Order: sequence, then structure tokens, then C-alpha cells
Amino acid sequence: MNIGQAAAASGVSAKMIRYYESIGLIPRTVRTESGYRVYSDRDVHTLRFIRRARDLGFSVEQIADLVSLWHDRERASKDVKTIALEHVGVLERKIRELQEMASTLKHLATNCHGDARPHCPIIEELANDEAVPPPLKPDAKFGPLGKSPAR
Amino acid sequence: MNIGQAAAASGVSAKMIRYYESIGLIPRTVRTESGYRVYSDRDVHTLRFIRRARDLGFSVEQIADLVSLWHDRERASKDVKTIALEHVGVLERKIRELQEMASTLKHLATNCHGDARPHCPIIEELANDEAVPPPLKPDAKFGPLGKSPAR
DNA sequence: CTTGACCTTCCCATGATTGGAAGGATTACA
DNA sequence: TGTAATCCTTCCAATCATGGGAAGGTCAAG
Repeated sequence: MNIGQAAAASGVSAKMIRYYESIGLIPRTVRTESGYRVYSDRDVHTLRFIRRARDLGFSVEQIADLVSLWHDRERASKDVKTIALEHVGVLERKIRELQEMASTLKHLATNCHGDARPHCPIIEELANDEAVPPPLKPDAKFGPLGKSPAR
Repeated sequence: MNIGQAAAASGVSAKMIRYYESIGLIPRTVRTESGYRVYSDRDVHTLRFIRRARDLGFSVEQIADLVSLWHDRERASKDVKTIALEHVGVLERKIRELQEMASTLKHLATNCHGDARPHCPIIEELANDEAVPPPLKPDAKFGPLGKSPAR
């Protein structure tokens, strides 16, 4: 089967299949004489695995780990669970961040008349100089305080 | 004040200040003889505005709109509110997406022993070929039924 | 044999941000 | 005054996962 058919069958675009191959997430496939990539049902199965992991928001790096655990019959389920829970942690942190943004905005919007007049608490809050921006750099070289990702 | 001081005072990195200038979000500043950018308290105020909007997850494009509404004394608060609520919609959609991922994963992880044995519902679900990947592209332009998908 | 749909590789763009190199300017201190 | 440290400048690259598109080769049906 050609790459287009593998793409349709797996839900992973041809572009991404080539990309995954280029970064070593999936092995190089057999080629026809003329250079076309050839895929087996087994390959499609792997691509579907990847697709599902991607849909769950795993990074390519994590997916690589998951695929290798998948193929490892001696794996410890603990290793899989660890990756999954770590990812859950990241997801929940992000969710909380977004929820905070949304609730702040909703609160501001509630107090905004939303009419033709210029008075607007949303703009006012953005322009409010009281809000103290946290220091840009934690002033590096401090002991191991645990990096705060993002921003 | 130099860019570094403006950065410290506003919470926007010098890198980003230059970037915002390059894309026209903020106007080009005055320069010293030797080419150093010079910032006023007013500029810092604008940067703080931007910083706060960014913290609320607005895109640079939206921030540009907000800044221009900010400076427009004739603005209709409706216009600001529209941008804010639109953004809330995006945030909430993303939150729901992430929550779905997290809850699926948590459910799977709950059923995973997380021990040294290989049996793992997480991997099994990822490998589950029943889950149907939604079609990649709506597959436009095909006449009534193109080639047989060789499946 | 032509047509059109497929495939190949290669480069570019996204968004917001950081990192770094090369080199000039300013400041601090001995 | 010399010099080192710390700023500043511009420019280029990388991130992450993905899509767009060009230029050109291949394949199957008509």
C-alpha cells in the first residue's frame, strides 16, 4: 500500500508519516523500484497507535517512548503509567492556567456594558498599572528551585 | 531609559520588545546617537498593557486590536467585549479538549496496575484498532466514489 | 499517448519566544 | 587612562507539529 492509502487508513497525513520517518519515530519503509514507500497493515497499525497517542496530547518524544514500550513484551506497566500520569499532570496544569484566564476575562466582560460607549472595565484592567508584573527572570543562578516551565 | 530597564519595568523581555517593534505592535522608538533604543514611562505603560493581555492568552493580533481600542477614546465597549468573549470561547474550547484528554488518561491509568508486569490497559487502548480515526480530510473533489481504497 | 492522480524531495511558514554570535557603546573600577 | 564587565545593536537559528507548495518522476485508466 502507498503512503496515501496508509494515511487514509491510519488517520495520519502523508506529510506527517514522512516526518515521523525522518525523525526516526517510525523506521524507514521498503520502497518500490521507483522509490515509492510501501506500507503493510502492521505499519498502519503502528500509525494508528501513534495517531491515538497524539490525540491524547502526547508529545512526539513521549510517543516514541510509548511505542517502544508497546513493542517491549517485558515492559513494566509502571513505566507506561508513569508517562501517562506525568502527561496528565501537564494537562491539568495547563487546564488550570486556561481556566484562570477564562474566568478573569469572563468576570471583566460581565462588568462591561458592551454598548456604544467607551467606558470598559476590560481595557481598564489591562491598563491598570497596579498589577505588578512578576520579575522576568528568576534571576538565575539561584539554587535548584525547580524550573517553572512556560513563559 | 534603555531597553533593558524598560524590560525590567514592564515584564516584557528585551527580545520581545524588539520583536513587537519589528512586527509593528509598538512603534519604533527614538534612538540615541549610538543607536540605543530609548523608552519613556509612557512606553513602559504600553508594554505593561501588552504584558497583561498576553498573560490572559490573547494573541499578538488581538493585542494589536486591544491596544488600538485602548488608545481610541471613542471606542465602543462592545468592540472590546467582543474580542474578550471570542477569546473566552477559544479558551473554553481548548479547556474542554484538554479535559477530555486528561479524563481519558486518568481513567486508563486507574485501571493500570502500574507494577512490574507488562499488562497495561493504557497501551492496550492505544493499540486498539477498533477506535476509528476520523477521516483526515473531508476528501473533497472526488466524484461519486473514487478508487477502491484497497483495504 | 495523454491525462490526472499519485508519489518523491526540498524549502518555507506558522506563533511566540528564546538562544547565541559578532561587534559596538557605555559604565565601573583600579 | 586603561580595561573589563555589562550593556546595546543586528542577524540567524531553533523550538513543536503541521501544512503549503513547487519541481519533477510514476502509474493507471481512457
